[in-house]
Amino acid sequence: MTIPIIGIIGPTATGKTAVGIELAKMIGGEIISADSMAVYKGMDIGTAKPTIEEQAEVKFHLIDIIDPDEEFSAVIFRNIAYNIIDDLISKDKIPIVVGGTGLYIKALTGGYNIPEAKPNEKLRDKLSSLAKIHGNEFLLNKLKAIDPITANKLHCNDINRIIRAIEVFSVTGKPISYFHQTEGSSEFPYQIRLFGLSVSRETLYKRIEDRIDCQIKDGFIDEVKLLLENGYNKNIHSMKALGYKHIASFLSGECDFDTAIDLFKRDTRRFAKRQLTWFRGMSEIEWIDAENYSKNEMCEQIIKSIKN
RNA sequence: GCCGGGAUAGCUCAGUUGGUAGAGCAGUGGACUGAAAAUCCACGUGUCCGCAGUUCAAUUCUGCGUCCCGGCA
Repeated sequence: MTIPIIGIIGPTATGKTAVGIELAKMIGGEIISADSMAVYKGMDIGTAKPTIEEQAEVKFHLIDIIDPDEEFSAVIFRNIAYNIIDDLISKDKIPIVVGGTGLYIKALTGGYNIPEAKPNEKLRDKLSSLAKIHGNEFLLNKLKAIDPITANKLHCNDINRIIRAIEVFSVTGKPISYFHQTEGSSEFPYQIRLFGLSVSRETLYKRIEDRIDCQIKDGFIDEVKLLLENGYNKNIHSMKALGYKHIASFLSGECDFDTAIDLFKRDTRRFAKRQLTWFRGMSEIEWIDAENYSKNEMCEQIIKSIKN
């Protein structure tokens, strides 16, 4: 019997990493992190990365691969992940994808046909200043002229997507909707089974708050301080991550400590809610009760399920 | 104990010259195709403290009660 690739997903603070490690040890796997923030070096406590000890137990891929000011994207993630999966399978190891970044999971498995149009900063700056001068509707109308299908789906304030759609057209000469329509042409070549860790909303929010309190105790503030000292200011994308931006505004005196922590917790709750929205739309996910079962029991459930 | 002020959404409060009510925050739902822990959209929630009176009609006016916050003792 061939064991499929396993995915462990779910909102933040549900224990995905712990289950992933346990499962990897039980079935002889290695972990591929699908987490847009764990890729950055030096961002450890705030991203709840596996500890050094945990990384010694099981091999983790796609964490600590770039500096906080380097470019990264869903496509880069997918390309690297593909290579690692191929490599693991050739070595008879089971790839276990663990992470909460819905777009990355979907980019990997969902047959997205993402256009090969690299970001063009100059064009982006030009378009966004155009929007500032003439208004967002102006930009949306510009898109309507070249790609009415996409323009009709987007709200005029959804400026990032409007700009991206115009960018794709200007680079490839084809509307972005053309690529969306041909979705599925790059089908994921392996079988993957996705397991979602599920916890009641109340418990989820409690766990988020507890985890943040622990992160502060574990020295998260010093971690942010060090990043700032190393020149990674809060304008770069990675520093807009949850916690990092909040602690950075506390350190710069923009708000007091309690406010920073309250906003950190609130924004993390909102993030977890958005993750839930994303995963609800993925009907292939098999949900596991992560509130009443131990990580061992969950692993047994996963193993039992993939054998059927 | 006395004198004021209050009691309205989960929280902070506004309001109704009497016709059962609305902001902010919290919360909820959705979107997402090379920034995604980012970004964008949409939406509620009510014994208006209790009881009685006046009135066609009381959350609104009157009386009593309860609780809270000031001040004086």
